[in-house]
Amino acid sequence: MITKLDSVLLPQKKFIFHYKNVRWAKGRHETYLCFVVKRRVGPDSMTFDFGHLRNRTGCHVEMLFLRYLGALCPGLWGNGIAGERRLSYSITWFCSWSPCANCSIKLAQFLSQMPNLRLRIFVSRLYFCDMEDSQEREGLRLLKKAGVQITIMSYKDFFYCWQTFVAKRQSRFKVWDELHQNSVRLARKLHRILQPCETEDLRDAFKLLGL
DNA sequence: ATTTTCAAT
Repeated sequence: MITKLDSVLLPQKKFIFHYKNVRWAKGRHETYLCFVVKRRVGPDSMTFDFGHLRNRTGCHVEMLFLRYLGALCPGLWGNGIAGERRLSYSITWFCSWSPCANCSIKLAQFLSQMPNLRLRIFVSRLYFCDMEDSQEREGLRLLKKAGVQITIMSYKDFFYCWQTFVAKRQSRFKVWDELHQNSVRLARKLHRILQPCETEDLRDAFKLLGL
């Protein structure tokens, strides 16, 4: 029974290695996405689903998540019985890397057609965001315009993930060197990236991209 | 001071 349960949970070492918010994340050639899906079924009732995904070759983990979305969120598209109203979902995910430019565009496009879906993204590290004019930076701004809340993971988020997604047995979450400093530094960086974001709206942004 | 990145071998 325990082994079966463990298979849906992340091994400790894997979680630590991939979610560590170190400055130079050498060898993190994989991306993990831990998710919580909440479905509002009535005024005060909810269902809850959680799990994690890893990218496959040729498929970034965000796109993989979209593939599973239909199974995770029945009724999201309102294609149930006729007249049935669309259900509302709220998704929070915790990703070891922030999305690449292409995934951000695809996500923003998708979400613009899904008003009944709220997405919050927490990321441990920023993916290719060093250059001032990087496409990844632009992508993050696009996501923000699409209503996605993007946040750098802090101690409480790592702790929550450890409690929720990791096969932790009895062991407590151990803070690594500079977790806090790195999180603060990345949060400042993300803040600067998202700053010049207020002016144009999503439709203009899509037009600019020829979509 | 400098280092990396949903690989490519």
